[in-house]
Amino acid sequence: MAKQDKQFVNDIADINTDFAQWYTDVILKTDMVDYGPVKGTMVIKPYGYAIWENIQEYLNKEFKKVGVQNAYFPMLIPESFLKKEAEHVEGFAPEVAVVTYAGGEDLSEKLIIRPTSETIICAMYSKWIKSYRDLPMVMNQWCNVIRWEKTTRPFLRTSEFLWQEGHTVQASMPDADKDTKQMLKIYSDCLRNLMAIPTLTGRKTENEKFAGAEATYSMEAVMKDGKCLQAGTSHNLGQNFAKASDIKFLNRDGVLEYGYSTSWGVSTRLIGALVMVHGDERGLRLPPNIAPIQAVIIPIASKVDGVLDKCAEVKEKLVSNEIRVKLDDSNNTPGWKFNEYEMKGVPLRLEIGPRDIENGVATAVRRDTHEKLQLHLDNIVQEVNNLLKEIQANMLKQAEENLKSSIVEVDNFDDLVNSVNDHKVALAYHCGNPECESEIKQKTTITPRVIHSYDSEHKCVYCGATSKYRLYFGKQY
RNA sequence: CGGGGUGUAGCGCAGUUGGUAGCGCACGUGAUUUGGGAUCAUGGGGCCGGGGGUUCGAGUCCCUUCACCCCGACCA
Repeated sequence: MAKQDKQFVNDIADINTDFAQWYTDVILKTDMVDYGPVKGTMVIKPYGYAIWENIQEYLNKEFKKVGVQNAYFPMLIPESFLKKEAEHVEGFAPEVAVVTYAGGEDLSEKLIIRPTSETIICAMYSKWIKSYRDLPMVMNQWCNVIRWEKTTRPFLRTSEFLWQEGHTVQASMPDADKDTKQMLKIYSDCLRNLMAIPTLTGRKTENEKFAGAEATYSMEAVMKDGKCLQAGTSHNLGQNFAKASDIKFLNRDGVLEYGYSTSWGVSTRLIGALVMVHGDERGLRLPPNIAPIQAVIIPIASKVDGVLDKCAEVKEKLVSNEIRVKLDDSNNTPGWKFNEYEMKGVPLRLEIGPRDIENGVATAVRRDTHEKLQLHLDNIVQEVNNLLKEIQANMLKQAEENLKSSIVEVDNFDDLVNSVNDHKVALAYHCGNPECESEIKQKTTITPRVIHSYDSEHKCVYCGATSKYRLYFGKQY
């Protein structure tokens, strides 16, 4: 195809026919990420990292509102710590990386590189907690963890990833349960308000819960190809880890009691969700609240007197009003820039050329609707702000409609299989029997996502026994 | 870990019966351009993934190894 014929970017795969390749193309070509030299590792480049920073900023603010304090625990954990909680070891042993040699010598005790930090944090908590007055203990850390996954994809599943892990200890099970649910709510609000991603939230089944937890709650986001992504989890660990790590406190009655702990986390996987929930055939689409660049200014005929000055002036106005804006005064043609920033998902484009200046306007184009409109230069800050708000709201609305239309209620197994194979999420009754659940998974690769509601009035969609709950089923990332 | 695929310039690729490496894009410099991926001129860039073999000679043939991608089983 001759170059002139190319109206839009054509070097990313078609989103409808090859979603997986589309994802890889988009994240690489928008400069969010690159592959690291070690298997399964990624370099998060500035454009991707800025998204992570915006997530951190939002969550830190929300965490602090509910009394969460940030701290940092070591990356190396004595091997014996991991072994304290039986289910926990079993769950993580296959994927830990272990340091056996350091300082020129074999180590007397192997050190595992944290796949998660319950064991070391609980060990420290047990040292710090003596009395009910020390509770609740509420800390969070932003850190990296390593899990030696067999198949890796940037952001979605990497050997090393960034996350936050919060760990609390409470004096009672109800308080621990409250923590668990509160954090899940903060997460799902974060996705909704910041990232314009609606989620399905609820409890995980016994089979799917975290290794060593009493109960795991999850938020699931549904991607454009209909697959589900576990976007964040919150675990009620009960007294399991307290017993394993000897976290005991004297209660008001002077009786020694084990604490009740929780843990909760979201990771850089969220960036993958952002890409796969909002992206389209031209590349990324970023909701304004999380976009590293909210508006890009593109000068037209920049050599013409006054054009660049006007662009700089507009940029200055927007920047001083907390709008994240970039002025691209590079030598590339305007057409090249239009495509580039559409691919990068910048929500709003402002074109400023001699004609605009003459009319006292900037030509604006929305990334979400491709709608073209004129903004008055003398009121540019407010008009841009209004547009960004509209775009944010519209993208959430679109994502909600996608989610809604991807959920199908089914009452028999054939419909369950067919609808999930048709890229839907199926809502069905299930008996709650772990073996029944495993059988479904084995036969069909369909997995339970989260529990929608409890119900004993119906029959299990697979085995026909009395139902325990209503469950979302889907394909998972 | 099973099945499939790919490794040649930063990226995308070509490379004939085996004869000593090329194209496009990108990049540097200069100029003209600029409202949907500009044009001309000129320049730089290579351990042909690694190791071993066959051969006078290997990007090409053989063996081996590593990495990555896609599809499944395990996970944030």
